[in-house]
Amino acid sequence: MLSQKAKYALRALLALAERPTDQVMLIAEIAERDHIPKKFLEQILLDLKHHGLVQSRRGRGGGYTLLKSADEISIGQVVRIIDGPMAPLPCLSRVAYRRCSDCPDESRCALRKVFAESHAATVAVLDRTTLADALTGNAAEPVPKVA
Amino acid sequence: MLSQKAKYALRALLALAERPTDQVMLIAEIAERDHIPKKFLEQILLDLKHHGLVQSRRGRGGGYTLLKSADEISIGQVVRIIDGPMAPLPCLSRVAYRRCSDCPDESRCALRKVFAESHAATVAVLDRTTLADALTGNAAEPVPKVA
DNA sequence: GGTTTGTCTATAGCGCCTGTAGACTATTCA
DNA sequence: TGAATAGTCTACAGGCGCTATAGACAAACC
Repeated sequence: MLSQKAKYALRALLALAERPTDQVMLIAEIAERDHIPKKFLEQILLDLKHHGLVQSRRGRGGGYTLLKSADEISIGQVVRIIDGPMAPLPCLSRVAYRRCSDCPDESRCALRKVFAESHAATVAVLDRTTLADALTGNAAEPVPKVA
Repeated sequence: MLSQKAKYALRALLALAERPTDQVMLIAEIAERDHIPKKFLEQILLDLKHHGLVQSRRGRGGGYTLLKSADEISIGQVVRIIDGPMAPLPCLSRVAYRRCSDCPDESRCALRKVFAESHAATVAVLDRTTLADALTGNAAEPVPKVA
């Protein structure tokens, strides 16, 4: 299940993506528009900033804008930043790989094979769909089986 | 992320699926074989029994067996029993549908569309792959886009 | 009737998610 | 220069769910 935090992050980014790049949005403005607790949203945006997705300016006339364009930010990327790895099993994550403590032979693990398949299907969609796609309603199609 | 509990449940069911149907397995036996805390496994098997996937007998010579055959039990079914709905958003679950509290128009929600797509891809694999498939290493392929 | 084996309920420890608080810093403008 | 604006950063609290563990109980068998 997608966390509330990730949902907020995506909504906030979509809000920014709807604006011309040179036009800033206030935290308070996004919070009100999308019904997100303001202090919580602060943390989220800061996190997204630290990962290079948005930029900000302080003081009067300050606010947030996208740093990358809406078609360069994938949904999957955002989810991973906020919620961490999407893999259903730790042994299926590339960035946060961990062996399953009790799995004697990973290459023959029945569960691993099944979930690798389903995970690949999910990732195919989320990593190929961008904020821009989401706004126009064009979700990526699941990619056909690789091998 | 798949819960530890669901992992245990699947492993236990796979263990049972490897046995001839008339041959029972003790909780203790499964627990030891798959390194699952015994008391925890008791609860899990009981849960699976209440959902009609396994049956049990008490006393000497007792133990657990599958109630349905291994090709009639899908991975998705087990995950839902143990972990609840797999939908990434409450508004995408059929059995446990809930409106997103702050979503003004579900039919036009950009997030819903994207995650509906990815969720469909996941479900396609997990609901079509059975215990029997998992044992033989034949995971289902992601189903092509419906519409 | 004792042993084996599953059944059921309660509860504890712990970490994560969600959200709040408050002090601080940078920027602008008068 | 100083006040107002707006983001930055750290800490923490409440609550819930996950992962077990404990122990009393019930059924089946010998």
